[in-house]
Amino acid sequence: MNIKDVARLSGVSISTISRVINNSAYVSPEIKERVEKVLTETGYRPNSLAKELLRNKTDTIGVMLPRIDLSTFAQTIDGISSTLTESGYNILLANTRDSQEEELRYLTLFYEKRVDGILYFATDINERHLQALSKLRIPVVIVGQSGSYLNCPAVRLDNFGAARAMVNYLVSIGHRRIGFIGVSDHDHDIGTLRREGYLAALRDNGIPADPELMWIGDFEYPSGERGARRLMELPGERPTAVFCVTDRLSISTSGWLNRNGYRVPEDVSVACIDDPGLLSFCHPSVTTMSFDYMAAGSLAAKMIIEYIEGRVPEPSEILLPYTIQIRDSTKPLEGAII
Amino acid sequence: MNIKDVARLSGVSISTISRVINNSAYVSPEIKERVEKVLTETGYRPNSLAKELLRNKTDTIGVMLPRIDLSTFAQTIDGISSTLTESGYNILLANTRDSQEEELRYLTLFYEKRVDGILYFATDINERHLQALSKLRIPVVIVGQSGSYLNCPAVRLDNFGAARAMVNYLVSIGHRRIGFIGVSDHDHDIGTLRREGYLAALRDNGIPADPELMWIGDFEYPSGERGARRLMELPGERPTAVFCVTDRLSISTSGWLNRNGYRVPEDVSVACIDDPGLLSFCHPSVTTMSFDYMAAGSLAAKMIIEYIEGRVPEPSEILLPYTIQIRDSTKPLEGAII
DNA sequence: CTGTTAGCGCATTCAG
DNA sequence: CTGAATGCGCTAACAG
Repeated sequence: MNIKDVARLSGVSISTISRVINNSAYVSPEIKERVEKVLTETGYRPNSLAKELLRNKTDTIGVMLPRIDLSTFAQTIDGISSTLTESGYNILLANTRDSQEEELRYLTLFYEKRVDGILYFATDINERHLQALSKLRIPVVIVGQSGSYLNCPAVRLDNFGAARAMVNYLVSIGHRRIGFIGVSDHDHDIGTLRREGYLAALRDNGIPADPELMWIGDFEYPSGERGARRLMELPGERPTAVFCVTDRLSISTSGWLNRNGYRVPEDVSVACIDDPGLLSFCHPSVTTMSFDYMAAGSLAAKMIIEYIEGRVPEPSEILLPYTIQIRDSTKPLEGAII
Repeated sequence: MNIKDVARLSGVSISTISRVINNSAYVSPEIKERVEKVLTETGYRPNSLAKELLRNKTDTIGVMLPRIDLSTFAQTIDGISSTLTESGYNILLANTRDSQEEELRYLTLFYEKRVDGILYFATDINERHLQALSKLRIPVVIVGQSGSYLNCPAVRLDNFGAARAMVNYLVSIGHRRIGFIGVSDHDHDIGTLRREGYLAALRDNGIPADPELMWIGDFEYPSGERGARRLMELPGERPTAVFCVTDRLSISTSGWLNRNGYRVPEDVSVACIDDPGLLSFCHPSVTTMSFDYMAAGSLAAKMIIEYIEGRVPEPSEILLPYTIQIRDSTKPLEGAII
C-alpha cells in the first residue's frame, strides 16, 4: 500500500493525496472527504524512508553509549528520550559495550543512516574519534565529558568538584586516613577526575596521599569487595573511611565491610558519588554526591536539537553541579578533634 | 557527496561505483583501484535511506519498552543489542514511560519507519494493541509476557513458578506467616502472576491467605518501605517472612526493617524475585529467584530475526526458568518444626 | 566488463 | 484547485 494505491482508490492524483495527508494546500471539501475515507479505510501511512530521502532529514538522533546497564546511563537516556520525543525525534541506539571498534563502526552507521545528530556518551576519547567525527559533518553533543578536544558542545558533570567536596566532607568530620576505591583512567571523568578530586581534597587538608590506600578496579560489584578487603588487610593503621567513585562500588564495599566484622559507619565510614534511588533505601543508607542525570539527558537533548536547527548551542559546555546527600554510612570519627 | 560525485571524480559510471562498493560484480583491477582511491580520499559512504527504500528493508528493529531505568529491562536490552548487532540489525528505541498512548503512537512510527521487526516489552495488553498490531503486518515478538492473545511469538519468564517456588521455600524453612509486597495488575506478569504464585504456594501448604498480609504498591523503592511498615504495624501476630515481587522492593523492605529495629533475617526473612548483581553484594545479601535476562534478550532477538527471515519461530513461546539463590536475608524460623 | 536506465515512495515545482 | 513531471540516492536489469 503506497500513495499511488491510495490515489487510485480515491480517483485522484498522488499530489492530492499528499496535500490531504500533510495538509499542505487547499483541497476541495468533497475530494478531501473522499480521500480521508480511503485513508482511514486502508489505514495507509506514508513511508518515512521516501520522505526522509527527499527532505534529507530523518528526525533521528544516534545515541551511543558504552553500557546500558548502569543506572546513571539509564537515567540519562530517560531524560534524553523524554525530551527528544517531545520534539518529534527518535532514538537510534548504539550500545558499544566499551569497545572502541564498535564506537567507530557505529559512527559510520549513524552517518549512513543519516541521523540528524549524535549524542555521544564518551569515556576515552582519542585521535581516532577526532578524525572520525571531523569527517562526519553531523552535529555531535558529548555527554559526560568535556567536548573541547573534539570541538563539540558538551554536557558534563562536575566530577572533580564532587569528589573533592565529598572527601573534604569526610575530612571535616574527622577522617584523615581515607581509602580510595576507583576505576581505571579508561573512563576519563570517572577514572581520572574523581581520583584527582580525591587527591586534591587531601592536599587541601595537608594530608599526604598514600598510594597504599588507593585501589583501582573496574565498575562491577566484585571490584568493591576486592578493594575493601585490600584496604582492610593493609599492614599498619587501617582507614577510618572509604571513598568509592561509584554507587555500585560503595554498595559492595559497604556490604563486604559489614559481612567481615567492620560495622558501617561505626568502624568505617563509606561514601561515594552518584545517587540512584537505591542508596537512600538500603541499609545503611549511603552518603553520596547526587547528580541529576535525567536533567543532564534533557539538556543534552535540547542542545543537540538546537545544534541541528542551526543554532550553535550556547554555552557550548554545561557543567552540572552536585549536591551532597549525607546519610547513614558516614559518621564523625570517634574521638577526633573536629 | 553522493554516488554521482564519486562517479564523476573517478571518471566512471555510478553502476561501477556501486559494484566496487558492494563487491557485487567483477570490475577490472585498474578501475577498481582508481575508484577505491577516490572512495578513501572522499570518505564517501552510501546513503542507507536510498538503499533501504529500494530494498524495502531497513535492518532496524523497533524496541518498545515501558521504562528503561529498571535493571531487568536494561539487562534484557543488553542481550538484545548484542545479538542484533552481531546479525547486522540496529535498534530504534521507544521508551514509552508506561503510557498506552505512547505505545500506540510508537507502533505507528515503527511502521512508518519501516522497521523490519518489533520487540515489544508488554505489560498490559488490550484490545487496542490487538487491533493496532494486526494492521501492522510487521513481525512482532513479545518480551516478558504471553503472546497468545496477540497471536505473536514470545519470550517469557516463569513468573508464576518462580513466585510459587520461592514462597514454598520460605514455608519449607518454617515460615507460615508470610507477608506479600506486590505491584498492581497493570503489569500482568509481575503484578498478577507473581501474586498468584504466592497464593498458590500458600494453598500448596494449606495456609489460608490473609488479605491483611498483602500490600500492593508500585515499582519504586518507597513502596517497599510503605509495605514493610504496614505489615509490621498490623495488629496480631506479625509476619516472620516477607516476599517481595521485585528486587527493588526487597531492598527497601529490608532497609526499612533494619532501620526500624527488625533484624533481617533474625527477626524477619526477606526474599524476592529478580537478581541484579546488587543483591549478592549488599548487606544482608538477598535471597531471590534469578532469571537470565541477558539470555531472554538474546533469545528474543534471535526469534525476531528468524521471523523476519520468513521462518515462523519454533517453539512460538519460550518460557525461561528460574534458579533460586539462597543468601543471607532468609533463615529458618527459630523453633519451627521443619 | 562497463554504462544507461528504470524505479523504490514521496513532496514539490510548474502548468493548466 | 488539481494533475503531470521531476528527482532525492541508490541497486539491478539490461545493453553494448
